[in-house]
Amino acid sequence: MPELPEVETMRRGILDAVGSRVVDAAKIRCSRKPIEITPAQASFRRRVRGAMVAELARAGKRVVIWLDTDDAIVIEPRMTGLVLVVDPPTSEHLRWRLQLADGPIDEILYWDRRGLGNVRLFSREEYDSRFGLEKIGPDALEITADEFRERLGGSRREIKPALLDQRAVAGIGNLYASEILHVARIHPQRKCSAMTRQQWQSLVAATHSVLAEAIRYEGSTLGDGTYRNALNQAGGYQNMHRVYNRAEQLCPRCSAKIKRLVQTQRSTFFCAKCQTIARGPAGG
DNA sequence: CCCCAGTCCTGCGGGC
DNA sequence: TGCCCGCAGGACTGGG
Repeated sequence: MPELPEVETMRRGILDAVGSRVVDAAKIRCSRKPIEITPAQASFRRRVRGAMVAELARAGKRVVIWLDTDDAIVIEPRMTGLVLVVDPPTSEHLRWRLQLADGPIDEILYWDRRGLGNVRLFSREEYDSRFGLEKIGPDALEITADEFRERLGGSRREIKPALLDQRAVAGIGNLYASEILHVARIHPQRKCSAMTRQQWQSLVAATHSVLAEAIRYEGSTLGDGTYRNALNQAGGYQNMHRVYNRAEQLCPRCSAKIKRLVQTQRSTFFCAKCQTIARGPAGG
């Protein structure tokens, strides 16, 4: 479930600890079925050893460690991956570690219970071809209303599944899609092509405010407790959720009952009273 | 081209 | 009590 706010929290969590540091080694450490780590250990280690960490970035839901060799270590946590600078929740799901030569922390750890995530090393050229604007859309924190409309306005899809399309906009996942649409007062089944300019404006404003607020709270840690920040601490935004996982509870804005529906095999939560299909944003 | 169902994986909780 | 099944949803693949 790590989405933009959780991945951004991971990035910030290792930022101070890492700084400009020399990489000592990259090691696979896995007692279970190995996750995807490319290239293989020997080659990976040869390419990163002795390199300096130049920049810590984020590409949608991926943490990117740029080295001064122009290689990028890209960590993709998918469902249950964590980037840590302290002891992980369990030792058996520790998948990979990046050892650093000096400074306050020894290593950056990658832990992943389900093992759907991956750690890959790319040259700048490979990185650009995979994560350039052609492949993943503008970052959700930066996208404008015009960009939203240009990329999705011609689509016959419903807006909620469209928000999950990383080629249209990067960083939104299933949880924040429901939260964003509730704040924007847009029904999740509204067709993209039927959205008004005012609704694209509401959508971009809600996208920015929800994600920025979630980053301030260091992301959402759900009931399974899986998501943690780099210090293995829970986030706080789950206490601020308006609709996600709150079916049958009351809408915090209008007190109607929150509903759940399934779109493209994913749960969606919304308030049918203040998120309308046929009309523009209520009260707007 | 556009879009969706199926796939990977583990742990948890419901039903019997 | 134990087992089985469904569900959670990241990104990718195959195919209609």
